[in-house]
Amino acid sequence: MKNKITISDIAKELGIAPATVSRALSNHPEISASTKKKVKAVAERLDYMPNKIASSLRSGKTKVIGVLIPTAEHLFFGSVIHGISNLASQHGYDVLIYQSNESEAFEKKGIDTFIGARVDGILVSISKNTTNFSHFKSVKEKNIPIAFFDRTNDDLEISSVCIDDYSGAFMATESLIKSGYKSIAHISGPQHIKAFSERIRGYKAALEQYNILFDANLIYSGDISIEAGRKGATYFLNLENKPDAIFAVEDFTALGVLKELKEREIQVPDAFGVIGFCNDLFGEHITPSLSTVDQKTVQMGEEVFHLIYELISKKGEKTNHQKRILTPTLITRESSKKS
Amino acid sequence: MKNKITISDIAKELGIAPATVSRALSNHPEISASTKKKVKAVAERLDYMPNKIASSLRSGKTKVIGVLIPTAEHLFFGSVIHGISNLASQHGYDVLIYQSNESEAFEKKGIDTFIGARVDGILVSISKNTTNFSHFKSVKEKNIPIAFFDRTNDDLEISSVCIDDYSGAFMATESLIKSGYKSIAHISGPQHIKAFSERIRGYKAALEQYNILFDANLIYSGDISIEAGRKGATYFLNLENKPDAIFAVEDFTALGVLKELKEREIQVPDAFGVIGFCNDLFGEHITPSLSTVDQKTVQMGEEVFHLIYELISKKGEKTNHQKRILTPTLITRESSKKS
DNA sequence: CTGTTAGCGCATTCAT
DNA sequence: ATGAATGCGCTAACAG
Repeated sequence: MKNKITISDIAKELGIAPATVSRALSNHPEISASTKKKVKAVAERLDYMPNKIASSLRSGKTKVIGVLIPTAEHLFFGSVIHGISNLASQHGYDVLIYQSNESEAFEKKGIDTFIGARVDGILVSISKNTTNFSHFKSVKEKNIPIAFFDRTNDDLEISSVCIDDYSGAFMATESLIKSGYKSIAHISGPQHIKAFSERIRGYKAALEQYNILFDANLIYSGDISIEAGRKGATYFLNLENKPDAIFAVEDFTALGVLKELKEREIQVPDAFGVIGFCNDLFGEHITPSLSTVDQKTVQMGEEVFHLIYELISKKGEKTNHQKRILTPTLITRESSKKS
Repeated sequence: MKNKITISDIAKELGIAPATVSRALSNHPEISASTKKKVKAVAERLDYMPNKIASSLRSGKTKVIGVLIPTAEHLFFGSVIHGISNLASQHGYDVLIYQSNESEAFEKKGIDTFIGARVDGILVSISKNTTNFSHFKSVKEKNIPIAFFDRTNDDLEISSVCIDDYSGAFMATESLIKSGYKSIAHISGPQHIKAFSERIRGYKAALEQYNILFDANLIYSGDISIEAGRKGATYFLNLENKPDAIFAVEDFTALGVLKELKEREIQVPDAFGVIGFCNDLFGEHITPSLSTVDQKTVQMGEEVFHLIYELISKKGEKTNHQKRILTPTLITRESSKKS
């Protein structure tokens, strides 16, 4: 049978007012220790479960944050949610999940769901295919706290957490240079995604810092797929001036590179260096193991929860949006260790 | 500014009763088409967003299901959630996520959170360390629909979806036999987890079916870690009667086996066969690629949503609990393909 | 320190 | 076909 014990049941049982029970339960300072004790005892005995719905309706706060992700089927987002969710629990917040499946229409639906559920705050990693951002603007206009993580948009003036792709790419490229590779190529991703254009920037900056002339032939435009890696590697190896190392925009791309090199019996890392980006799980276990750049997923989740938590607390006050940028970590494994 | 439009705002605007607006909005059959049209037009114009909290409080239904997982930081659970969440959206349900982090105490907290939130149903994958199951019993007693997935418990008489570990293990072992390996060993996981004991059962059954004598020396008790795989392999290779193939309880265990074999320069698959269980992402990309058994994660999520959906619909009626068992799929890759 | 009163926004009886 | 009244369970303002 469903638990139907309410605050007034407890009140009747003790011959006091429901309001007193409410206050006792929430440790209101003006309630005597003795009544608190009595109330809590009865609550315990009757197995009272506070009705959060009623409380939310009355107080206007749900203690729920909505998290909108492209898909739960990527470990990346799972890790971020791990970070968000653990911190949320600690602070008494529940986490509502919605997947956009990379569709703008579903993304809008997700936002509507969150608004309908009257969540206290919204966390979003923008869908790849979103081109119209009005749904985010309207969240902002409704004065609902919102923050982006990983997939952000600078035009909207919404707070965000992401990693420093520029410096990650810089580190990756630099590590290749320092390992002794002489000519470093880059397989890039779709440039309308900021993370990827930043990685090209970082790549170029590292070359410049070490006085290596940038060569446009050493950039191959691909995407984050194994196939792009294979094609990129093939392209570079047919060049007159072949590079001897590749910084790939993403681990799967790097994986494609490794596969292609293996088929051509080019020795990694001695004859050719490879580094990826993402620190996907498999990189540690392939042969040769893949050097890469770690994206601090769990920390990103924690950071973005802190952000929304602040936004919720300071609601009403005018605050400028802020960008938090996490510094990625270089992970050097076999694929870039020239002996 | 926050959206404060309510049904009475719409009612005033049109000079009708709030109740009529409520009915019009929910397409009540006794409302004239013309009023419905007018009401919806005004709702649209004012950007009315129904308050789900108020609706829930009134109706006693939240259209939320709580999903309790050990951790979001494993792709396995992410995939299941993917399946659950997509179907939930389709059916108008929201998904609340809680992580137990494999702790019984957090698991209890999660259940309390869900009860407090008055979710319409609860989906759980039990924590590894849970030994006392009273919190699940009390959910059942409160008549809140609940179902387990993957990590289930048969004693509680709660509906569940999991895969057929027995037949998965059978298939894995059988494929090794059919590939021509003569002596097949098994690295097992903690036996108090049913999935793992079932896998031993499937292993033994396959041996029996092919008239291979079971040898207790060919079972190594480990866990699902790379280290267990290495230790298991080491143990087997020191045996007088060495096996020539290993069925590992999990992909990471199998990975450990592969690493150990590689160090000892034992050729896989020609001199030694290996198969895992789980179909983790990395298996496809290591060398040699890992044969394994796929667990149908997304389908599991969909299936368990269907289960809870039924349970919610038939609430009140007495129904027996049911177990749905998904058939896993054998994935044959290089590590078990003897030429 | 505690009780009284009121109402959050909606859905549902019972009228008409 | 629509309106009026009621209350889901809780919290907050105001009394006292």
